[in-house]
Amino acid sequence: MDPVPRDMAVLTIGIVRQLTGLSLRQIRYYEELGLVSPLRSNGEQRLYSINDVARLLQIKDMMDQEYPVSQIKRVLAPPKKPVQPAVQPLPSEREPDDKDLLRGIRDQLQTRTERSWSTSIIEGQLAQFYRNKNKK
DNA sequence: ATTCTGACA
DNA sequence: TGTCAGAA
Repeated sequence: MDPVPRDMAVLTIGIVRQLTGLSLRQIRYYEELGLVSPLRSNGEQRLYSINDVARLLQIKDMMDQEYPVSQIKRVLAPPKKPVQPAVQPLPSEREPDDKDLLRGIRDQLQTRTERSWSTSIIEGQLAQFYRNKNKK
């Protein structure tokens, strides 16, 4: 299966929390600061893309180093809006395979971030995410 | 069960 | 920033 597009909003704040290690409070706060601009589903539910997660990880590093928000904004490219709602019936046949999705997102995040973090955590949480997503 | 906003013993 | 409330 093709990797999930980096700009496709498919992750809930809960998944992002576990992927980044940031608290829900921090993730929402950074949005208030204009550091990230997740898409909204149903008008209020935040949906993040892989790009957003990578961006959050960079913000996390800088925040931990007590960088002033003004400088973080200056360094990072202006927030890019995620695209396409999570639910999209692609023209073709099958349901994406969890293994592939996990591998794809993990790989994309790794190439996007130089920091070290356990991929096991990611796989576990993403597996949970897609399990509920495709749950019956 | 999850997420959202607003608020502060 | 954590955390709790009240609603969706």
